Amino acid sequence: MKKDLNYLSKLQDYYRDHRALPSYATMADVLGLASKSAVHALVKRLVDAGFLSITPDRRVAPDEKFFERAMTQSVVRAGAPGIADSDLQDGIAVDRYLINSAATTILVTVKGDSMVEAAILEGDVVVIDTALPYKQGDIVIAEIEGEVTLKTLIKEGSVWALQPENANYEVIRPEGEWRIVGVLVGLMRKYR
Amino acid sequence: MKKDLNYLSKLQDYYRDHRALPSYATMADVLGLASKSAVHALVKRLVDAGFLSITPDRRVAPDEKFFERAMTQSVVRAGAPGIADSDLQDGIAVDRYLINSAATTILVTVKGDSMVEAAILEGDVVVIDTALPYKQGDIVIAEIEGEVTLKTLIKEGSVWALQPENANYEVIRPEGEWRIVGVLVGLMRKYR
DNA sequence: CAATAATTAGAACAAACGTTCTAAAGGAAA
DNA sequence: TTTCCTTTAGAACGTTTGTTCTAATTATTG
Repeated sequence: MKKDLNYLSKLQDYYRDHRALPSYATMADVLGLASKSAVHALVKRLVDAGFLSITPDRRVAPDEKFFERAMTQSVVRAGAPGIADSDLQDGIAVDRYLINSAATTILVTVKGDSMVEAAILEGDVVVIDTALPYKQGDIVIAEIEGEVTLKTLIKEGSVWALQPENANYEVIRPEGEWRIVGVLVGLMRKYR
Repeated sequence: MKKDLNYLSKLQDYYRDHRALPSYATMADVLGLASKSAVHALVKRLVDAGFLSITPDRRVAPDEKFFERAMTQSVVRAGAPGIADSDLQDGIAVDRYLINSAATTILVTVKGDSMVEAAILEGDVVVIDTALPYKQGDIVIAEIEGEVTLKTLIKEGSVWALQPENANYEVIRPEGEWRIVGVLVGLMRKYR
């Protein structure tokens, strides 16, 4: 059963490469097993554990927990050879970590450096919830005369304004048509 | 060919429900076609168009354009009622965006503020690949005498050192046992 | 160590698979 | 309408599928 998680991650790699899970025969190949019956038993175990499911026409498909990743705590046992291995049971689904409601969530790529002091860089992908109520201090995506920007929402007296988090930029006080598209709820950045 | 996009969205619906694409026979069922040869031709068209692909063991899998709607670009049509609508029909796009190899990837929560100038904050979850070769300038997780830290890897002459990205901290020049756990490949942050 | 449980190997089988073919049906343009 | 081209139906095929069984192997436990 400890070995099953090893098999699982090979399946996850295959899935990452092909966006689909293979047949039992090529699973055996991929996993280094010599018989389909071993695969059959393994799949049953992984289905029971919630990692896989079977489609109506008996194909193997990923289930909820398939997309979870090991969330290692930043704590290590002294003298241990490696980072404390977490079980995958306590993993988190990356998708669910960042996204609450798929229907109202959009992803937007950040352009420019107007938010660097809030640790938001050019190229970052921000997760925006378009259905959440916003308040002073929230970072929001606003659409001003057809243009979209990411800024901190502030209130000057009784009027809303948009504040960049970069000393080189000025506060924006929209005069024409504008609206708030959504509120920043998450961020992701890729380094390679 | 206009009808093909109709078929495609039915396949997308099926995929959303089952996280896998069906066989030709049940595709015919789902799409309302009476013959597998019609499905065969359709799949070929969708493969040529970049929506689908075929796995090594001849299964139908989604290709790049299948998830096209998943990530919205930061472009808005002027006068449009909203940002180009995205379905985020499932989170796979997010997952794929950050993680290349499930087997060698771990997630670590950042503690402390030693990397703020690299736009990495306390509480951020960093995605670490433990199998990637590292080089000077990479941000890495290192384990020094049982403690784990995230720092930039630098070379002073011929010796490696670890540099915080915060002027208040000093460069770390490990003397005892230490090793590099993995290289930073991604980051995610949650605001709510 | 021995005893027990959990995995894996290997072979067999019917059902389902994807492919290919010819012919019919549908759509677009004149 | 007629012509041309694309899409679908239907049947046939060899191959591969997932399942099941028993026996061998490997882990686990006392």
